[in-house]
Amino acid sequence: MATRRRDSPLAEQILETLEQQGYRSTAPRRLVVRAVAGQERHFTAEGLYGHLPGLGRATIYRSLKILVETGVICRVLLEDGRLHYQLSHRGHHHHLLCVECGASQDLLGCDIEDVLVSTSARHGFEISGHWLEVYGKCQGCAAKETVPG
Amino acid sequence: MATRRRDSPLAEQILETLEQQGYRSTAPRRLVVRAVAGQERHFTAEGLYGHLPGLGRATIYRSLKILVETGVICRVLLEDGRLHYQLSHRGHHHHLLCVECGASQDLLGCDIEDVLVSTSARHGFEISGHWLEVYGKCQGCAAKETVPG
DNA sequence: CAACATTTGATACTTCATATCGATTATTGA
DNA sequence: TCAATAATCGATATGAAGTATCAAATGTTG
Repeated sequence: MATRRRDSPLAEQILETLEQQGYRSTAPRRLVVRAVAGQERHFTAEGLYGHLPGLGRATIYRSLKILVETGVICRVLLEDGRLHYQLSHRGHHHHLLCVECGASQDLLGCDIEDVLVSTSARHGFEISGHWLEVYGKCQGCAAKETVPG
Repeated sequence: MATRRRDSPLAEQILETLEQQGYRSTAPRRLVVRAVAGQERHFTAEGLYGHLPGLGRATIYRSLKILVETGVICRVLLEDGRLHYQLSHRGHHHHLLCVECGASQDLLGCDIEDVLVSTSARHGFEISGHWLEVYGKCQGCAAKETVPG
């Protein structure tokens, strides 16, 4: 079979990661990975389920759980409290979520951690983790609002 | 009925707030408010439901929704993704959540907002809101870990 | 106290997610 | 190549969390 070229480089890379972690490369799993690798914004398990007929609901959820554990995707909290998923890029980072189009960027060059650690220390608090989501409008959507019609 | 003194000062204050907002003071609502006012840490709707026999599930959820809308309580995101409620203190603030005992403090003297706004502006992003939770150990629990037995 | 709008709660339903378990599939070694 | 075996799948049942419905009960007002 040599180097199969049906998957995107990203999908290939994810599948390799899974195999390295001891997960078998099964047909359903490849379908999920392919679908996930093609997601440009955040998505839901149910959404994937709807777009992958033939796959069982449990399989979708199990695959997503594996992908979260291996760090391939991460959960994002929407402003209304719902949890979605999205591809994760770097290790620990935060998201700028556009409430208009659902696009998300990583928040870079942000030394939140330092601020948190020092401030919390003053409260006698020993930080082990944190969760930060930022909501607003991306450049494109903000422009659309300013120049309507 | 003059000044009834069965409720805690906090409960009284919350009930007044609700009345000012045009909500009727009903027996079920008073029960919920009393229970909420007595919560020292974060809690769930289902938990309240279990502790308030005689009240319908819908009533609990409706009351909590009202309390969130009026700013009496706020939602907190736990590390595992579950949403709980807790009494809110100041206006907008963030929580230091102890993962051991569930206690929470407000994160004060923290100028996260400024950092976020300026960093996001560099991404061409227009912030409208954010959500930050910080997890770790409070002073008490950290001490217990250090000096076991 | 009568009229009326709000509120309640039993119930059904929705959504999201997990548990069960026999059938299927990938992998391994002979 | 093929059987053994362990992982995985998926139909289904179940569970958790929250909402919708609507007749009955309750509070408020004049």
